[in-house]
Parts: sequence; structure tokens; C-alpha cells
Amino acid sequence: MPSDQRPFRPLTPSEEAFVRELSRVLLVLPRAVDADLVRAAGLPLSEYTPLMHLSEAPGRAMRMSELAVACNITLSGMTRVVTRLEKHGWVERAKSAEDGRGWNAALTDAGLTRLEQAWPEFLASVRLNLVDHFEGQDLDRLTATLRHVAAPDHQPKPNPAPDAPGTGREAART
Amino acid sequence: MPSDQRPFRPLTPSEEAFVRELSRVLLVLPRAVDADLVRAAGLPLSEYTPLMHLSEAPGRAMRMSELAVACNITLSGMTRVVTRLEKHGWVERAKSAEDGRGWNAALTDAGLTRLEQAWPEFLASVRLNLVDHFEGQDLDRLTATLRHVAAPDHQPKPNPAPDAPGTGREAART
DNA sequence: AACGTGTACTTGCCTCGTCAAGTAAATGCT
DNA sequence: AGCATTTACTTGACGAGGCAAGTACACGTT
Repeated sequence: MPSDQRPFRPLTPSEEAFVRELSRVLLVLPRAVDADLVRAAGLPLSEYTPLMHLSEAPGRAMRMSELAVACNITLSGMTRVVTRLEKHGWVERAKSAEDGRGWNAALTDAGLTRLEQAWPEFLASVRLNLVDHFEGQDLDRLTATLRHVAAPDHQPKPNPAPDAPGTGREAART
Repeated sequence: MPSDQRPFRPLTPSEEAFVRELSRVLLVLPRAVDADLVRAAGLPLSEYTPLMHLSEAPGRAMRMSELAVACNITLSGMTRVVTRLEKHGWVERAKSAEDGRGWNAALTDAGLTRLEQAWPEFLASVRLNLVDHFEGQDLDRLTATLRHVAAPDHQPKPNPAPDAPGTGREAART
């Protein structure tokens, strides 16, 4: 599988600058918003997000797997987050009625209150750190573009390490 | 400190969609690129990035703290990454000549070779997952905007949790 | 020269989230 | 019906990286 066969265009300077700047945002923005949220509302972003999705769901409840997809983390990750939320009393687990394997995570009143407390702080942080800088730009177009970024069907090659010697991460898994 | 005092504008639908889509990209894009890089070149993104910066530095060497800033992680995080890289033989540590407290991380020949192997794969992944979707858009303008996002001086409020009960993360630190 | 203060890095501890394996329930095949 | 396969979720083991505390050196003051 000759990997030189594909069209090989190095990044232009503009593209390169864009990639580097976005990399920074990728790392720094979540930390900034999380820090704001923790400081001002005592709620980390990793917990705010599922509460938010639950509050919007019909019956304020969602299946674990739906919630995981909505929050873009794995199901196993969501198990742990919900365990935390349950411990706080903000969420309750209930066996799904129509599928005995499934569980619903349901937002409690306490959870909703907590979310409503945190919401203005979240909003302020997102405005300050992100949204307000895009004043006057075509957000809809940008959003449409972002929808294609790292889209779920862009990794159609399950071949394991063609030319790489076993020096990488997988070697540590012996 | 009345937090209701600041201008309270909820997000418009466009803004909201943008925030959600970007949140997804924030989580998914690094995982996608990392997975590509690991699969195709056996090198995680967290190691590729410092190698890249080192290769561009004069003398192929940088101070630990410079490197940490360049990679947007903490100095302590960089200590661990460089330890890994040193174990692979791709980087060497050398005491700084002009400052006895400082250390230089220097890219070895093996490290450079590894980086050059991985570079086309990185490039391909970044194109496929990100850059090529922005065809025809004003990348320079976007980059300029991104530079303001989560900028280092947007957190001018070191007041600890005004109205939040100690239910949050900090309470676990007793 | 001696000492306090600041800086560069490392280390211990912790949290988060992933993967792989395990469990339990649903579904399909015969 | 009985059994293999798939699906939904949980759990164990682990890696990554953050914060706070520790160490070692530099620097300014006296």
C-alpha cells in the first residue's frame, strides 16, 4: 500500500497557521471554560454537558448510550460521569421500560436547579472566550463546515501500521 | 459582586449551533488525528507535536518550558512527555549552559527520522479531517479570530465561587 | 559572604476518559 | 423451545495530564 500514491500537498502557510491556532484553541478553550465553570458554579464542564442534554430531553431522561453520543464521549466514560452525577443527587438511574438491558439517566429537580445556577456562568464564559470574537462572521457557514470536520466516516482504513516499525504505542501493549 | 450586572444575552440559535458543533470538533478531531497517526506511524499526537517543534528550533533544541508553551500543556506534563520521548531515544536532555536550573530537550537523529516518517501521515490526516473542508474560505481571517479565542488575558477574576455551595470539585480536596 | 526570594524543573497524587473484558438481556436461527 | 449472536451497560487496568509540593539553582539585598 504505497502511501506516496495519494496527492501530496504540504500545507500552505495560511493552512499551517490555521492548524496551529486551532490546535491551541482545542487544548486551551475547554480548560478555560471548565475553569470558569468550576470557579463560578462549582461544576466541571464534563458534568455540565450531560446535565444540559438531559434537561432538553423529553421527560428529562436519556438512555446512557444516547447521552454518551450527545456528549461525544464513550459509553464507558459516560458510565463514570453519571455515577458521579448520581452521587451528587443530580441524576437518577432507572431501568428502561422497553429494553431490559438499558438504563435511563434522569435529571432530578436538584440537578435541574444546579444546572440553572450554572447556566449563566457557562453562557458568560462561552461568550467571553469564544462566541463574541466571531462578531460579524458567517457563523452558519462556519458551523456547516465544522460539521464535516472529523466526520464519522473519514477513517476508512483499518490497516495496522503499514511502514511503521513497532516502536509506537501499540508496542507497549504486549 | 452581582453577576447579574453584566449584559445577559443568551446565545442566538446560530451561535448555539456553532458552540455545539465546535464542542464536538474539540473532542473528536484530536482523537481522529491521534488515531490516524498511531495506526499509520506508531506515534501519538502528544509525541508528534513536541518532535515537530523541536525540529524547527535552532539547534533542534528547546528549553522544557518553551516546549511546554509551544505545545500548550503544562511544564509538568511536558516533563512526562519528554521522559517518554527520551526512553524512545528520540530526544535527549542536556543541562542548559547559561542557566544551571534549566534543561534543553534536543531532537536526536533517530527522532528526526521518526518525525519525517510520521509527517506525511500527519499531513494526510490533517488534510482529510480538517483543512480540506475549508476550501474557499478565508482561512487567514479565521486564524486571526481564533487568536483571540480563549486568549490568555480573559480570566481577570480570581474570586472563588461567589454563590456556589461547596458541592463542586473543590470540595473533594479536603 | 549570607540570606531571602524568584525561577526551572520534577515528582506525588488525583481525576478523567479510553480500551478490553465481563455480565445481562434481547434477538435470530434451527 | 434451545442456543448462538448481538446489544447495553459496567468494571478493571491503564495512560495522559493537571495541580501542588519539593528540589535545585539564580539573583538581589544587606
